[in-house]
Amino acid sequence: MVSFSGLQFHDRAPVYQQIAEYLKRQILLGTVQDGDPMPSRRELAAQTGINPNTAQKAYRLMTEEGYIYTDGNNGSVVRLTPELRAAIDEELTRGLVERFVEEAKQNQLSYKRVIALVSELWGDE
Amino acid sequence: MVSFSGLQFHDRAPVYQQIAEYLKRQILLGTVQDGDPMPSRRELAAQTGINPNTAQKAYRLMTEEGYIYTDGNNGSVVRLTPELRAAIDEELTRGLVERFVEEAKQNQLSYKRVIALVSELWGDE
DNA sequence: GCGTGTGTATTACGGGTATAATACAGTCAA
DNA sequence: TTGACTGTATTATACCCGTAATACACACGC
Repeated sequence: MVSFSGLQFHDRAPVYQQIAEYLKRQILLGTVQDGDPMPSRRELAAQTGINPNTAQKAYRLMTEEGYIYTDGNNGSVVRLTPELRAAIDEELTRGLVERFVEEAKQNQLSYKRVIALVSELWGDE
Repeated sequence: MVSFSGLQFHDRAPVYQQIAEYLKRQILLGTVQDGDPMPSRRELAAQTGINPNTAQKAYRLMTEEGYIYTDGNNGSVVRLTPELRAAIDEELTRGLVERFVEEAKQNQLSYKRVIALVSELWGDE
C-alpha cells in the first residue's frame, strides 16, 4: 500500500499537484512499484489531513497522467511503465534543473557564482 | 524612467508580484538606480497589457516593501539604499539557490548529479 | 439483509487573483 | 478655465483552489 504519511505540504502549488508529485518521487526512489495499491480517497485524506474532495482531485490528475488506474470499486493501483518512469525522471530531475538554470540566467547570475552558491548551500557531501 | 517593456509574465506567480520582482532584477543589474522615476499606473498597465488596478496593486506592494515611494500627484520614484539592495540580493540570489537545493534534496538528487546537470544545461560559459 | 467502505458526483462557501468600469481629488500646461 | 494627466478608491464579475456537506450506486463480509 502506497503511503503518503511523509508528505508535507507547502503553499507554492495546489495540494492535489503536490500529492501527484509525491507519488512520482516515491516512484523514482523505488519505494513505489508497478501494481502497488493506492489508499482509498478517504484514507489518503485522513492520512494527510486534507479534504476527501481534494484527494479525489489528486486521483483524477494522477489518472489523467497515467500513473494510476482505478478498477471499479476495488480501489486504485499504481501503473508504471518504462515510458512513464522516464517521463517522471524528465520532469523531476532535468525539469527541475532546467527551470532553475533558466531563472538563474534571468537574474543574470554567472555560472561560477551559481556553482559556488549551490556548493555552499548544499551543506555536507 | 523605469521601463517594464521587457517584462514577460508567467503563470506561476501573481502578476503584481512579478512586476515587483522585475523591478528588483533591474535594480540588481544596475539598470535602475535610486531616484529613477516610475511610470504611472496607467502607463505601466498599457506597457504590459494588464489592468490598471493590477498595476496599482503592484505599486502598493513595492511601496510596502520600500522600493518605491509616491510623492503626492507627481508619480512614484525608486528608493534604493544599501540595505534594500542587500535584501534584494538575498531574495533573488541566495533565496533562489536555497529553494533549488532544498527541492533537489527532496528529490534525492546527489550533489554530484546536480552539479553535472547544471553544467550540462547551462550551455555556454 | 445490513452495515461498511468504495469511487464518483453535486452543490455551496470563502479566499485570492485578475479584470472591468467607474469615481473622485489633485496637479499642471495650454 | 479647461482638459488631460496623476494617484487612489470602490464595486462587480469571474475563475481557481480548498473545504464542507451530501448523495448515489456498487461490492463485500458478517
